[in-house]
Amino acid sequence: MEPEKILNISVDCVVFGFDINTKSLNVLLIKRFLASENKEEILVDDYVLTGYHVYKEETLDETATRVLKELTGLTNQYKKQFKAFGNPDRLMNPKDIIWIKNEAFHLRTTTIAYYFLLKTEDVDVNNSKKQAKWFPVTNLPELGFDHKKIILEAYEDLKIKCLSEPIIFKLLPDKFSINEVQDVYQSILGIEIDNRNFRRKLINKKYIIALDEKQVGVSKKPAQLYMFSKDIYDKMFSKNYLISM
Amino acid sequence: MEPEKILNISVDCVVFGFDINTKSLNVLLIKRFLASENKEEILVDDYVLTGYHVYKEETLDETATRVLKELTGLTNQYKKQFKAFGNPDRLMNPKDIIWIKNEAFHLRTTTIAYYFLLKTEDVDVNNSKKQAKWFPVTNLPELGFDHKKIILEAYEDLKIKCLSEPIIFKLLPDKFSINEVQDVYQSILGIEIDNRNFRRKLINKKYIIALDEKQVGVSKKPAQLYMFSKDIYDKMFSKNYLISM
DNA sequence: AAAAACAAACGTAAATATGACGTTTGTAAA
DNA sequence: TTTACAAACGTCATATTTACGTTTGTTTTT
Repeated sequence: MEPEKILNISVDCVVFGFDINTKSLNVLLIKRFLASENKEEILVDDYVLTGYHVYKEETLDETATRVLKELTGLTNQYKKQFKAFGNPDRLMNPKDIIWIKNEAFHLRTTTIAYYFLLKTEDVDVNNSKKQAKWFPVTNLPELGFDHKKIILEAYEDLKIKCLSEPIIFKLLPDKFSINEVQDVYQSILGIEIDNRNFRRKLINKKYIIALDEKQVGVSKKPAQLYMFSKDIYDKMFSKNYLISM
Repeated sequence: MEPEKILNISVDCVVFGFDINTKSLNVLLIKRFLASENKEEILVDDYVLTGYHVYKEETLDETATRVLKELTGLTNQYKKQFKAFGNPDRLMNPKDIIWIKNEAFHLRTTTIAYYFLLKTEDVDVNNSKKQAKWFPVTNLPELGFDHKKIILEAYEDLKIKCLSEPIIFKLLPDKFSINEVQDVYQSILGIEIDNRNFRRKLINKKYIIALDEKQVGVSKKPAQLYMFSKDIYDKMFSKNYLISM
C-alpha cells in the first residue's frame, strides 16, 4: 500500500545528463499525452519533469531520491535542492487544468525542485513505465506546468555552481580525458575554451590524477585518462576566498 | 479579516543585518517565551526566526516580503530564497511541541527559507509588537525548531554568493568607504584581508565610483566615499566565466 | 612500408592579477 | 605645533591568464 501523501507538496526533479558522445547537456523529460474521449482531439501533448508528492513520513531529500530511482533505477547520484516554486497559478494553464482533472492532484501545490547530475549512458530510457526522453537543455520541447521555468532556473544554478565547485565530474565517468572535461564546461557554459590553457590549468590541480591508462578504441592519438580525487580536494580546504565579483 | 492560510507551508526569514559600527554580521531573532500556568516553571525561553504561513493567494516571494514588512516595516530589501526545510521531525523537539500546542500550527510544516540583506541601522527593534533582537551570526542564542540549521545554511550560502556577486553592497549604505566594504567581507568570511591589496582591487573596478564626498564627523583622516553602480556592473555582463574550482 | 590526417600534448612570451610588504598624507585631538 | 592614526599610495616578486605556435603518437589511407 502506498504511504500517505502530502497533497499540496511535491518534489520535481531536473535530471541533467551529459552525453559524452554528442557533447550535449541533456534533461530527462516525460511525455504527457491525453486525447478526448472520442480520440479525435489531442488535448495534451507535451513534456514534463519527473516528480511526485512528498510522503508524510519522508524528508524532501528522500522524496527526490525516490523519484529518481522510480524513473531510472539509479541511486547515489549527485543531487541539489535548488528552489521551491509555489506561485498560486503555477498549475493553471489550460492544458494543466485538463491534465489535473485526470490526476489526484491539488491545484495549489508547491513543489520543491531538485536537480541531478549524471551520465546519460547510465539511464536506459526504454526500461521504464513512463515515456522518458533526453532533450538538450538548449533545445527543449513544449513543457507543461511551470516546468520550463524550473529547468531554466536549475540550469542557471548549475552554470554558476560549476565555476566554483568540482561538480562537473558528476557528469563524467570516473576515468576521463582532459578534453572531455573541457567539453562539459563548454556545453554547460555555452562558450569556447582554449584547449592548451585549459589543459595546463587542469593538469596543475593536485586533485586531478593521471592514471596509467589511455583511451582505447579511438582513431587518432588516444588520450591520457585522469580521475578526480575528492579526498585531495577536500583536504586542500579549497575555499580559496578569491573575491571575484 | 486575515486571508486563508496554507496550514502546512510557511516561509521563514533569516534577516541578516550588517552593523557598520561594531563591524558585525547580525541576525534578527524573535523571543519565544512560555511559562507554565502557575507561572512557576519556564517552559520555553529561546529565540526563533521570523516567519509565517503562506496565504492561499500569494506567491512565496510575497510571503517573505510580507513577513519582513510586518516585523521591520521595511520593503524593497534584497532577498533570496535559498532552501526549503521539510523533515518530518523538524518541529518535534520537546519545547517545540509545547509551543505548538499554543499556536495554530501544523506539526508537519514545510518551510521555504529566505534570507534578507540589509543594514541594522534601518531596523528599529523596539518599534515592533514582537520582541526582536540582533545577534552576531557567530554568537547565536538558543534557537527553537530547526532554526539554527536554517541560519547556518543561509550563512553558508551567503559566504559563497558574496564571492561571485556584488551583494555585499546590500549590507552597506549607498555611500561607503573602501574600508567599510572590507569590513563586511571580513565579517562574513571570518578572515583578515590586506587593506592595501583590497583597496587596489576594488578601486580598479569600473562599477565602483568615487564620489565628490568624504566621511564627516570622524577623527583621523576622513575616507573617500564611493558608490556601486549596478548599471555599469550589469553592462559589463560580468559573468566572467573564471573556472576556479 | 610510407605518408597523411589529426587529436593529444607540450611550449613560450606578454599581459594581468595577486600577495606581501613599506611609505606618505590628511585630519582631529592632544 | 605636534602627535596619533586611519586613509591612501607605491613597489616588487610571484602566480595566473591569455593568446598563440609546435611537436607527438596513433590510426587510416595510399
